[in-house]
Amino acid sequence: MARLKAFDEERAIDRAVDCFWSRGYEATSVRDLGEAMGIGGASLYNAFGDKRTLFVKCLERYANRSSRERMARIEVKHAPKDAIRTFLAEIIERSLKDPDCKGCLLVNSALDVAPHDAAIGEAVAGYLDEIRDFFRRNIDAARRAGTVPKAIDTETVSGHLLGVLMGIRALTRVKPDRKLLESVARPALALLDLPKSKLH
Amino acid sequence: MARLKAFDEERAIDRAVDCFWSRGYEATSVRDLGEAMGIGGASLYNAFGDKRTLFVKCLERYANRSSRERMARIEVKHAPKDAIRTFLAEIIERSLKDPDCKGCLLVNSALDVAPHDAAIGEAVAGYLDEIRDFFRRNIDAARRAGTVPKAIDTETVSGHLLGVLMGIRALTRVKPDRKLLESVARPALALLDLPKSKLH
DNA sequence: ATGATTCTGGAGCGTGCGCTACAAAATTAT
DNA sequence: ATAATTTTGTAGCGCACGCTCCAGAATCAT
Repeated sequence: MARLKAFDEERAIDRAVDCFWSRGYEATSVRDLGEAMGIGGASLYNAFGDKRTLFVKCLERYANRSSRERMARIEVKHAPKDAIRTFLAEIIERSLKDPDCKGCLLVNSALDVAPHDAAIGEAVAGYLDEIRDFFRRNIDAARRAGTVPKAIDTETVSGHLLGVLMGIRALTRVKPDRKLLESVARPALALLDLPKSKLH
Repeated sequence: MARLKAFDEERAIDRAVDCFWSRGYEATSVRDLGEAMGIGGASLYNAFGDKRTLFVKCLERYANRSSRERMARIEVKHAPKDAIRTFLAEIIERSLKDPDCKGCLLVNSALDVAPHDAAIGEAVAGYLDEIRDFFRRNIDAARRAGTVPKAIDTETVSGHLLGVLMGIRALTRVKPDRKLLESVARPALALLDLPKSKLH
């Protein structure tokens, strides 16, 4: 019927994710995107709509390939309590490994673009809720398994862990120091080991 | 000798702070700044240099008027341990009170501009270090006063508190919910109450 | 081969950007 | 008053932005 696309849409989106991830939404130009994706402006608009629409697709792609993938992969391999440990440990490793200190696209977007765009804000909030649900699930499962103190309050600790995660991701961008990032995470994880606590 | 300035430099800087705070560095135009500051472009460049230079001055102004002011004010009114509690509580109140959910200019800058500008990155890192030092000072003083467990490791807990603070500020921008923000802070503060801990 | 349809590169639209040039206005020393 | 100096508003520089138009290239059904 018609001419075929000369590029792989998924690969192109991945390149776009890299752009938005390292430069932020505003600072990334459509020309930057085209160059990184290896396509011209016309093809970009034809295939993905305008810049904002492409960004929304990039957020979803990032959530699938990075956030959800990590949670699913860890959740099948580790017992609940260990899943939480492993999750935070992996975040720290990835944060330190990245020479560009890009942090997390969702967290970056939460600060940059979400407050100025209601729809994107709700999308980002939704992705963060998924992460908190990951914490909730594993805390509850660990409680049932008896590997964390029964006294732990799932809502409080899952919220705390989400905040700690955001803090680690944020600090990574200005102070990518292992000791610092681990000191942020350690007390949060130790919370799961306390045999008795009066806190919750 | 010469004509006098027709505006108050400090007030003008405060308006510029508001601009960068609510819109971010990139999204704030020099024309936006001029309008908010009530001066023309020529006066702006004459008095404050270029946009980046003005931003650096805004960071310093914000640190003095917001971050350092808060720490000093709290530190003289509260005992060490209570100072930490009050600090986090005030951050949460201010975060929720702001209808624009601007969060903290330093944290916002840490994610937006710091990674792309080494000098600004170091400045922001320095301001964050001051906050961690506030935590350090008060933890140590509380330890000497015996109001927190001696077993507490100052480096670990001060880093944790800084991370929690950043997490609260970041979450504020997408999910300004009191229960959530308080759940982030509560376990961190409870850490100071544990009579005995095996964590540190 | 032809026609229908879609993709592609390049040129370029209008707009807003950071920043500057310049002359008029305002101030003080003389 | 005059001269010297600084601030101010305006106008506009060159440039990059997001986005669109369009002619031609590529593909498939017939």
